[in-house]
Amino acid sequence: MVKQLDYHALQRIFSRFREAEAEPKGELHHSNAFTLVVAVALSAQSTDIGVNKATKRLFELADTPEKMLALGEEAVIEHIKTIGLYRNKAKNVIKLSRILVESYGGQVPSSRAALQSLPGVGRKTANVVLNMWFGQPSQAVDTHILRLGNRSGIAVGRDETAVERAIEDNVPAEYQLHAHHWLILHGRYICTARKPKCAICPIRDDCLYEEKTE
DNA sequence: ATCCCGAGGG
DNA sequence: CCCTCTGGAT
Repeated sequence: MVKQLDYHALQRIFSRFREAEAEPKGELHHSNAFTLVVAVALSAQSTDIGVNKATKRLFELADTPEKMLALGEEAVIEHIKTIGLYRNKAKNVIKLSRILVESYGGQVPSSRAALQSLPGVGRKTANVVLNMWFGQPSQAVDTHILRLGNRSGIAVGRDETAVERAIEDNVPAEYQLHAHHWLILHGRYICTARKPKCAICPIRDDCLYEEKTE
């Protein structure tokens, strides 16, 4: 089990992230709060590239909850059939759209509780929306961040919630807002699940991961 | 703990 | 072939 890195190490790591990319963005295509919620919900256990491919036409036809309802579940299924878990996701997109229309005036709510009450929206998705759309320094922990956090010592914890706390407790305040995207992009492209690219890793000096142990 | 579940990479 | 991908609901 890797130890949690201290404040000074995290200061060095995040200053390098910021140096390379001052305003890191997510890679899920969306045009408004509604399409962001749907895109993030669809991204569960799927790649951004695959989600973007599927939502391109879907969002041309329906970029509001009203239009999504009019489109209907069967049509949604046809558009997202190339994404894993598509049946559950299509059902959730329709149910979620209905709730937004009936209870929120067609708007996406800004509170965590309201977001998480939507079908298919759990803690991680709510955190992404709070961060990306409402500008809150919330930490959405996905598969990449869970892996990167525990390998490197940036944020150590047994599950997503523990890693989320570790980020909040240990990452310097000035980096909290963008931490999610810096971490996920680093996990996606450098600290990959299988053969992590340690040779070109910009934070190698502070990382606790030993390539030999995997 | 288990189910959902296709595409892409190695 | 097996593993992984911005998880959530039961």
